[in-house]
Amino acid sequence: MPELPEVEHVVRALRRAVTGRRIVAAELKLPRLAAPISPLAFSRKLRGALIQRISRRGKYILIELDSARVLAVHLRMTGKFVSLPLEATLPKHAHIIFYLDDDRRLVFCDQRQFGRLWIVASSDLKSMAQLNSLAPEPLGKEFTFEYLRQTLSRSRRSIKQLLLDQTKVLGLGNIYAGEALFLARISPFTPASQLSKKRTERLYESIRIVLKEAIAGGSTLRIDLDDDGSDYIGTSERFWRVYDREGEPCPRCGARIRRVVHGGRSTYFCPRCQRR
DNA sequence: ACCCTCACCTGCACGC
DNA sequence: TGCGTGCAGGTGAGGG
Repeated sequence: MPELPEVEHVVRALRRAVTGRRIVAAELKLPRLAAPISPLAFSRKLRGALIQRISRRGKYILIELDSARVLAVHLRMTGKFVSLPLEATLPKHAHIIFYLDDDRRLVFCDQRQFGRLWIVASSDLKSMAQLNSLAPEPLGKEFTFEYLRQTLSRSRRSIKQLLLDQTKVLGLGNIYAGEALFLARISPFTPASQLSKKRTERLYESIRIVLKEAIAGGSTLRIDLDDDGSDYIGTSERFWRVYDREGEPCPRCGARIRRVVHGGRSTYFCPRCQRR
């Protein structure tokens, strides 16, 4: 599921679902997800805490508690939050359960078990290794054209691989990296340092457009309410221009979209529009 | 400092 | 039906 726009949707939905709630108890059923902290310490640190504020840094979700702690969550590939009434049966792959003071449970589900959680003292959040190495927020003031130009000029990797590096450009994953390159009419295989100023400008705009579009577009289908009152938080479907469209006509020129494996990931592109 | 490969997991779609 | 293969929107450890 999650690249930056999806994480943003999860954050907004979580805010509405659990801000102001108190965690009555927390149960870590799959210890690996919060390692090295033990299930006992996990529940001890969270029990009684009030959820004050929910934000995001890149693809990390930050749940600020009144206990001067932050619960940081990365969904990785398949992590999901579900909010459900006490009596509802747990969904599949329910690995962490937060019992809230409104008689609901917030459940962290994760089919592939790649998701990770950390409990950090608020004062240590900035020094948390995973967070402090991240590039600037792509929709924030610090992510300037000059920043992108400088960053690209220093890399010998392909532009596609660079876009996936969260310490260089933040928020894109395999889908949006491909979509941004399509929009900018840049071949994914171009060495980052060889992009012209003009192409870098197009890429800069495309990154922001693709992310903004996805954040705006998904917002209407954000929550699926199940019969039993379960909220699948942040779920949405979206339209891709090239992703998962191998063999289909390019929306711009009609040529067949191609798929190749590059850097170990599927890479979709239009061989006519996206030439080197 | 950089960049590559692999490992971490389950489940699904596909071909035989 | 079953089995083997490849693939899935992400990262991080370990090595060159």
